[in-house]
Amino acid sequence: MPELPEVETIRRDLQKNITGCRIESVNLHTPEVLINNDQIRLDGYRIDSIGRRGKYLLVRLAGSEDAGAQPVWMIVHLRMTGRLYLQDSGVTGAKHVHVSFRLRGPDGLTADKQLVFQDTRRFGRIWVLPADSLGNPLDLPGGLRTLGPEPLDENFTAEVLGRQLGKRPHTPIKGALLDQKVLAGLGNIYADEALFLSGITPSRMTGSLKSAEISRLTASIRKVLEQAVSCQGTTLRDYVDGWNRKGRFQECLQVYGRGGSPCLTCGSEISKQKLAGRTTCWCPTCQS
DNA sequence: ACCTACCTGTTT
DNA sequence: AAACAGGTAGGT
Repeated sequence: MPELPEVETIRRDLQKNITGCRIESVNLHTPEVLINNDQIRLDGYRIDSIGRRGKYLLVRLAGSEDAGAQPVWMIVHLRMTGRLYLQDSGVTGAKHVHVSFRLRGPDGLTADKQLVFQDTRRFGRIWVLPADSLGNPLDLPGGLRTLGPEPLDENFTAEVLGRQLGKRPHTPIKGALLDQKVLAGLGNIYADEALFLSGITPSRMTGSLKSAEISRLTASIRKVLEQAVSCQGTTLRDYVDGWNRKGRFQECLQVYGRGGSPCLTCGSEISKQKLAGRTTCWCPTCQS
């Protein structure tokens, strides 16, 4: 489900609304989704900040009043159908809720909100680890350790993308863009959309791209991700933001999910084919 | 650089 | 009944 724009939307909603809140209690319905090797108890921790790397949310928790409690990272990956949202603490009965956190406001008022982790397919995971582990690669979730550069970072340039793509010259560009070690945060939707914007056919071998094409691709990636963030992400079916609301970027998709329909630019029939193991859509006229 | 497994739900 | 879905880990 969520790719970079969806995770960033959730991050912003949560950062704004629960920074400074304390975790009053944790309700763990499905223990296997929560990887907590040190068995850290989260009750009493304060939510300090919420960051993001690629599709990972990084929630920093400050130690409770209890003497000796060290800061902790709670790292969330939503995979395909995961949701992380806030709602009134009285609400119950939703299916596939695996973890919920009752929160108490920073002013010490009554607990009235809960942070809910819901995931139909149960691929999503939450890792809990001591905060100093971010400097200790062995403790991190594997995918976070090897993550490529951030496409919305100001340091993300055509040179950076070119260097990263150079690691996978013998793969179709679609596959390279999906590889989180090459670039963090793109998934099937935004890889297809960025390739359309840049006029590059998804099956082009990465090593065959000219530097002008890599420059266009760099700009296209940034543009589509920024637009999608400004629309609060793409809701095809499951994705919701930090307040359980749908995004709007699905109304702006040019090629993803449009195989067999006319290109919105030139009218040609959008092609559809499996590439790098994923359904891929592109315009045979606008892209080469 | 591919393949399958992990899950549940929806569509064909 | 079978194919498919926004992702990734692990095996070959």
